[in-house]
Amino acid sequence: MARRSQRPISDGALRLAQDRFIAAWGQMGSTWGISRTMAEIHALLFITAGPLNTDDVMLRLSVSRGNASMSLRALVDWGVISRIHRRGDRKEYFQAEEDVWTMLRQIIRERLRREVHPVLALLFEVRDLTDPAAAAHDKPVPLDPPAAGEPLPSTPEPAPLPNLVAEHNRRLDSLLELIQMLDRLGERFVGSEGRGLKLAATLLSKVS
Amino acid sequence: MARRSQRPISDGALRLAQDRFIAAWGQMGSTWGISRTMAEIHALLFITAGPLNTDDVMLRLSVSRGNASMSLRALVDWGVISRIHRRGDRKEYFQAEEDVWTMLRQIIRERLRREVHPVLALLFEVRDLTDPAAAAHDKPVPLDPPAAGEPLPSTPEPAPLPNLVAEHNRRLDSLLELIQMLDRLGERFVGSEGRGLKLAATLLSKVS
DNA sequence: ACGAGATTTCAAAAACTTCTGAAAATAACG
DNA sequence: CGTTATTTTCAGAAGTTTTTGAAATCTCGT
Repeated sequence: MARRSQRPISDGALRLAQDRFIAAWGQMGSTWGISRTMAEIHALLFITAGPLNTDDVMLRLSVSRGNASMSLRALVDWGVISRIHRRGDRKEYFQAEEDVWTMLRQIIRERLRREVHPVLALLFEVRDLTDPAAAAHDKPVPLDPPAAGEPLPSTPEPAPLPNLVAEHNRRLDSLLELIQMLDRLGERFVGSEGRGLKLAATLLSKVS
Repeated sequence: MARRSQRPISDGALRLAQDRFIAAWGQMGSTWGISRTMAEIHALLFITAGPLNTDDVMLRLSVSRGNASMSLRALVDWGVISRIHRRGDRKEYFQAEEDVWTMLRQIIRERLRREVHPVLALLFEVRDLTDPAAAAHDKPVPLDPPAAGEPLPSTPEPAPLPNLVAEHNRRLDSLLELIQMLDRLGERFVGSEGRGLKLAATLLSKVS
């Protein structure tokens, strides 16, 4: 009846550790905008040594075939797991990238591509809407409006529009610059083959 | 009747630019795990010069009072906007942090605190479950378990489990180290008063 | 201490996301 | 080819998050 408590670290303990890890990773995933199941599958593949097939995943995590199939495909698209074919076996197997630096680089690469770049493009468009320089039609707007002593308004939009547009542009530009900076930083990290990231770590320790 | 097309960049254009900005920021927010409305309110406050009150926000973004109230409070909790009291006015006004570096620092600080640290704690717990050194109870486990010939199940685990636990620990440790590294990086960035981030930007340009 | 105005709370509704399961498509083998 | 194993797709179900609005609570000024 009783479980053998003799074995150093029992299979049960390993199983438990895996399950807890999977749960933790799944939770983290969901707070960062990734579906829980997808993160859990990734966790399972990462923490497990051998490659697993769709049925293994379904069984282990109790998810439907459809869900497993779509999540696995999405993970492949993100480049954090890969398909493996075994001869004499019609099933497909999956295996996680096991180098965590490569994994991180891949995640950053994809987030830049899918999320940051589109937003940057939008923000540039927005910038153009009020860009004085681009005001080819209408009339070119002087960057600096005349005298700058402003009577502080009462409620929200108080003054007779002293220079709302200039203020808008200033704020937008500062945000654009920040995001572009982060983008360049990311691209650099992502670009440099292999070493790139460890380099960042090194830098980190340097900046006392 | 017709709108004056003479003014350089019309109020309408400003309004449009604001709306587009708000939409873009709202979208970005939702892909990063922040509710759309919350991100939109932040965008509105950021892009608008003066402080706004709850009714301004409700009106401008067409959201309910309850939603506006909760989202504003959440933004205050995140430390990216602040409450403003005006004498002789019973309403509360809100204003966004306008320095984007400070804003970024604040966001990183909170994400570390709310999301990274809890996961790190969980991962450490998981690590302990299979830590040979920590096996005080039971029996100290030799890093390499004796002869471990186990009848292999059917599919996934092919080899005779030479050292599943050691492999598990290796993977878990590499992930833990990565996350801790990022955590330290974040803390450092967040900690250094003001300059911290620009410094990072400088570093960035240095790393050719 | 009252009352008017402002804010917060929270249960229920709406909107959105994820998951399922069976049917359709695909690929492998003989 | 036809048969069979496997994967993909997708409409609807289930689950989760977000939003609403009205009631409760709070805050001041008098």
